[in-house]
Amino acid sequence: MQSRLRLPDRKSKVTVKEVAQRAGVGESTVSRIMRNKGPVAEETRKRVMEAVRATGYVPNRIAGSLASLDSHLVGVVIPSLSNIVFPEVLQGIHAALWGSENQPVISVTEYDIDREEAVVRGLLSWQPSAILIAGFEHTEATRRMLIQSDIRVVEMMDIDAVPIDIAVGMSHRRAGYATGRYLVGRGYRRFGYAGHDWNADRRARLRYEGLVDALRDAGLTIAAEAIAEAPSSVGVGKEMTARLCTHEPKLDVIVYSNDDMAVGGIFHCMGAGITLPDQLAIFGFNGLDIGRELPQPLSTIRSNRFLIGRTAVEKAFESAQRPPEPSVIDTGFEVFTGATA
Amino acid sequence: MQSRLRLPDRKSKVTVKEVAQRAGVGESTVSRIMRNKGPVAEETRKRVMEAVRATGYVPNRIAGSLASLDSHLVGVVIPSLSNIVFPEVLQGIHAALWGSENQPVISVTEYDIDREEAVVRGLLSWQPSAILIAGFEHTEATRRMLIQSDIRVVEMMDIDAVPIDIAVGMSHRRAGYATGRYLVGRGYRRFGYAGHDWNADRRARLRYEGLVDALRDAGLTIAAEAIAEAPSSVGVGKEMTARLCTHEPKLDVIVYSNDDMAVGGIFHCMGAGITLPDQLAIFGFNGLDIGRELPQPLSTIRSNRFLIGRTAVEKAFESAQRPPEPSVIDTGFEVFTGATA
DNA sequence: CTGTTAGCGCCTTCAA
DNA sequence: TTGAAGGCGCTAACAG
Repeated sequence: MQSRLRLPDRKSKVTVKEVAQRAGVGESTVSRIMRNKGPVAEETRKRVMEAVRATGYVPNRIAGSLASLDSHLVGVVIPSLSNIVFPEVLQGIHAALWGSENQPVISVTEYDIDREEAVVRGLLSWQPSAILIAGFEHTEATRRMLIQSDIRVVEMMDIDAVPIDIAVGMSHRRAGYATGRYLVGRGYRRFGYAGHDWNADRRARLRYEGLVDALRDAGLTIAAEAIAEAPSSVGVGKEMTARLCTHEPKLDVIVYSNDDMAVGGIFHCMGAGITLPDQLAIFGFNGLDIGRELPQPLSTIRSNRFLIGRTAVEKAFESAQRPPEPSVIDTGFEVFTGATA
Repeated sequence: MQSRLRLPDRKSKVTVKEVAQRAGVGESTVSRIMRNKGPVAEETRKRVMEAVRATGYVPNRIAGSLASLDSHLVGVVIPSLSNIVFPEVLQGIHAALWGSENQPVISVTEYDIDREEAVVRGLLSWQPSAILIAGFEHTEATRRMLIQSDIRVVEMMDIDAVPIDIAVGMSHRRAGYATGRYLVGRGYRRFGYAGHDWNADRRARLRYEGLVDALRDAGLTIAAEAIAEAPSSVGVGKEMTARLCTHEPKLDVIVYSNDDMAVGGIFHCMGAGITLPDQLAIFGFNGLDIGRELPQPLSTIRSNRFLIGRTAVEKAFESAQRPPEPSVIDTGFEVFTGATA
């Protein structure tokens, strides 16, 4: 009776050894078969697969990853799951990863870069093959870890900065500028801006700056703004709109930090009997489904979240080695002319 | 020169051994310190932490998990990320897991039980401490794997069946029944139903059945129904509503398979100049934010997705051992009286 | 309080 | 086409 008492209370796990014995082959043969790798006689394969089924063997990937020094894991870091755009990015990631050996491991930061640091440290300890992370705003420690890890790192959503390794996204500054140009072109002159918490959302601020630039180039300014300290939501959009509607002289257009906010604006107008776009025009950002289905479709800018996720994966796996220079992929955007502006 | 060429192309990884040598201590001391476990002299800790910082050491959890036979991983299986209710469940899971040693690993099935089987197999190979999975509809193989795994398994969302181990959710059948009772009580008599693909969404069907029961108990039936083959969305809700609006005699209320669909119904009515709830009443399911912010708040049933996620985690970690009998936790629901029914 | 010693379950190498 | 052997990096047990 040796130190055999170390087994966990779990039902004694089935291991390769057991399968190998049952099938009367060596362990490495079982291993090869489970991974469809290396030459195996059809005869042997059958015998082994039978043993696998009989025992209910499930390979232990923890042991496998350790032995092969390859986890086939992809770390994904996003700020939130409640903002629908991030689940959409995840869908792109899932789609691109589906069928490959790799599996995403998702972590959420709640827009907190200290939390992000903890989360990245946690992910790196799983030895992922790549990290896909939203945005450019990280703590110094996070940046260091990411750089030192020497795995591929994709910073998603945004391309208005120099990435650690790869950036995949769109220029929010240019989107803001395009918004301004479009609206000026449509004849709007008295601009309002309804926004949400910028500290957490650098990209919203970039769009705002782009907008201001476009207006300046047209000899205009933003006449009134209402910026909430809360994260964006339909409710907050309603509130900010109500506030801006008291402004004199009356605004003729309000630009929103995103579609959720803009939908709130539309709901406010519906309730207050303000007709769109004659009495007031409304412009959002993102191109969410909900905006398209409104009685009057929301005018907005379409970003391509799914494509960002998919492209991030593709670029991350293009090569295991980081090139000497960082690269930037622009997934673009387009102005969508709805009925509200 | 031996077989030292086996190092991966990665920058030579820092391991415990290296840290231990630099700090002039044994490996297990470093290990203890990294895990804040066991007694350690403050003096030693400092010296080791310095070496950790100097080397940029990140412990390898793959190796750690293998050695300790504990992955601290929780597998989460959900059908989709585009339906906002699942991200909400995830938030509850994240919240409950935050601060614990455990980390969720999320997989998405796209409402496909064969895909679910593959996904569950993949998750189990990571030796998770528990599996949290949405719904009761699994392949036989999935059920077998889950049962044999001998870890805690929580089936979420639904409680209208006998779970493998634990169920956390609400009775969709009773919610459907409550909907019927409520609407009959409000005086509605000519019922329409607008639904989405049932094959993928068993819970929607349960609600429908509950509704039919309630109507039968009141001597009523559903006069007209429009059921799409597509997944639920605002757009599909609009379409189905348009279809039902041609029905003669006119319906006085439409029950929707969920809030997304119902919001589509509201948008249709807005566009068609149908006043709510006089000409037509509308009732949803879920209690999403968007419904509350509409000019006229949507009448609906509030389910508690966040609570489901949180409770699932709590129950899963109550004990590592499965009790002989499965257990069921009801997170409840409530009728929300908005302005549309 | 700390170091030594065996593995954890699998994969890779290498020889057969 | 197959098997044996030696780690992968860390932790648990135990002795000091």
